[in-house]
Amino acid sequence: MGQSGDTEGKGRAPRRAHVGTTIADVAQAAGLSPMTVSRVVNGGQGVASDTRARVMTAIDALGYVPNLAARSLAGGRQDRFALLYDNPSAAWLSELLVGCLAQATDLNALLMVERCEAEIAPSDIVRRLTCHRIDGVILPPPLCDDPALLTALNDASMPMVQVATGHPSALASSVAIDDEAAAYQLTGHLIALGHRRIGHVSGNANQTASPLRRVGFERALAEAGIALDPELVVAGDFSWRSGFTAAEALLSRTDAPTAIFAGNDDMAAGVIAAAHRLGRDVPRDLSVSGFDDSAIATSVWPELTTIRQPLGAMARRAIALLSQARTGQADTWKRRHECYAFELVERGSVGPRGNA
Amino acid sequence: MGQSGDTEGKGRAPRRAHVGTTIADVAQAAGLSPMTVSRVVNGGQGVASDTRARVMTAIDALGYVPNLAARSLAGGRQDRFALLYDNPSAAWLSELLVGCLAQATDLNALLMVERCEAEIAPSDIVRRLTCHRIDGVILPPPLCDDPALLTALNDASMPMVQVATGHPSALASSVAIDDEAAAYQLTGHLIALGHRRIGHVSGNANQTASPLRRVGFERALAEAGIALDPELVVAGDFSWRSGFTAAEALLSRTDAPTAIFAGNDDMAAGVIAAAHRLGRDVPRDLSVSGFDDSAIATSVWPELTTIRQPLGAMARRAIALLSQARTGQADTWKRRHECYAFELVERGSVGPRGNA
DNA sequence: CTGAAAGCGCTTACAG
DNA sequence: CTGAAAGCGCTTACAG
Repeated sequence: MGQSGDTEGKGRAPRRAHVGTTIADVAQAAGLSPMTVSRVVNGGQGVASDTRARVMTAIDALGYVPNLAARSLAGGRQDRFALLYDNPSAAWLSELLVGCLAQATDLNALLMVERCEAEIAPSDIVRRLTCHRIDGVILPPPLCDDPALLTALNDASMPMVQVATGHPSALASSVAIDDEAAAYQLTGHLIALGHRRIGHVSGNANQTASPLRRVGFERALAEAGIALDPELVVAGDFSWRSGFTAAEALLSRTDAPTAIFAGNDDMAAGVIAAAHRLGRDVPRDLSVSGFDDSAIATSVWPELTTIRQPLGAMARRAIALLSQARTGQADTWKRRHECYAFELVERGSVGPRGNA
Repeated sequence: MGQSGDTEGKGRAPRRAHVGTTIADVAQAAGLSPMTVSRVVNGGQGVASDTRARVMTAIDALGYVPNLAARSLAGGRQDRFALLYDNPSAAWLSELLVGCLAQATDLNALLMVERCEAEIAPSDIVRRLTCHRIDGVILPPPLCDDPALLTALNDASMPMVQVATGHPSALASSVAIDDEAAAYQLTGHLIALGHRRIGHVSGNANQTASPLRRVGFERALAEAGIALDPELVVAGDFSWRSGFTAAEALLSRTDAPTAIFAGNDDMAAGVIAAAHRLGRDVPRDLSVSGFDDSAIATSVWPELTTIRQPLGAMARRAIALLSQARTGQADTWKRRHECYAFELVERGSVGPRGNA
């Protein structure tokens, strides 16, 4: 054997052509060890500032970007989260999706999105998640309000975050707004504009936010000394159609309401459509308010006065909470329940009561 | 040094507790090498059938699931794709997103979703993608129809797939339907129902599908011997509002159309809303058709007669094409242009012409 | 504050 | 048809 390592023995082809800059390249360029580069890249605690500067210069010069697969493998973790959904409003879902995806990308986590119809047994859902090695689950309505599902998931030690639930569970973390307070404020707004006969189209009973919004509505009425007419509260299911149907019934009454608070924007759009069909002007003859500030709120005419909830931020936070849960002990992850600020957004669909 | 390897020298703590079953566990359980297990897991070509069976048994018994990070690292690739979007209909976007995400998950690829407003310079977009080591891009309208963006991306050797474009580019692959033919068939359907004065609300001019749909509309008219009244063609922009406004104008004419073909479902919903507001019954006084069969088509009342395009399948295919592009040589990936079948979906918004 | 060594769990490139 | 070896690009657990 000579001294030259290049020619020693029966060499085999190198694994593959080198593509992309690695941490070793940066280390060499900076005259440091890969370990030090790794430290700088991962926060840089306990690194001399001039060392850090040298590393940063090399990173910029070489255009280094860490290989996430290697990082996951070496770090011993790659989170895989699942977003389960069942037939929410498309606009609502896309906002949720984009937010979750953005955070998942930042955290180098995989996000799997699965439709979960109500007919599927919780045990089957758990099985599927386990199969895919899912480390945590995002649960939007109505799934977040399904006790059987929550229990099954908890029994499988699956961290979960309820998004926009009206009833935070002890088994999960949650991000939500105060639906009751928001509905209260919105209804108060209608009352302040002179409305006394106010209708409400409630949401689907399978979501806990629905009764909360109705309760906020009723509390505002009660505090203003307005007797609740139960005939003016109609059960909807969050669909455009149910808002349309409910409004047709409400507006056909001799003592029709001068304002209608719909439990979400889709139903509010349906209410406006029904009003127009019956020849009523919005907001002159009828004020209509929605809830959520989803895309449809600014699509229809007149645009909807509604409650804005920061869904994108809530979605990002939900993924972050899941990631934190993974960091702690299984079985003992810390549940957190976070409440976000909502905002009353005034647009054209609500106006002062006419002289009736 | 004794024979027992367990006690030799100054041991250091094992890297970390072993979590999850690895390929080595399966190999041991099956009495085979990891290599063989790997072969079975990855398609199983050239493995004796009883060997394969032994491996499968061990996999099932142990509940083995491959570590994707390790696979990516060893395999030398982890694809990172980006879905760029700019303000499409929320329903349309969520269907696209779910499809892309499902395929990305199956392929162990990362999907990054980024909003790209029209004001952003193509060079900045390219820079951002490069920064994130993106290997391919999904381009829905209107981005897929922006020549400057396509050129900039191509100059950066970025594989791209246009989704639902009306003008497949030589620089990209594409998945689409034949918009002209679909519009032609839809218009023919209206004509067959007795309509002669048919209006059209065209889509945003920044999307190539818009003029194609109008051309299909015009061809159907011409072939039926109906003279085109240019006054009956109004420019919209795919928004609900533009459909609403256009229909208000169209229906206020003394020679108002008996049917309106809107360039997408959002605009069709706006057209129906305007019709109702003006006291017209749909479809008795006015037939309305949409295009896309997005969620809004079955939300509004009456439900929309429209053209269904298989967006979920197209989205999955788009990701698959990107993945294939990565397999080939950079700079020479094979562009493919695939056309999907559409379907005319008949619902309640279209009916025979009344006796006018 | 910095670094040499081991190892994460897989696949590629061989050899037999 | 099957397997031993090397290596993917990082991070952890140490040592100094």
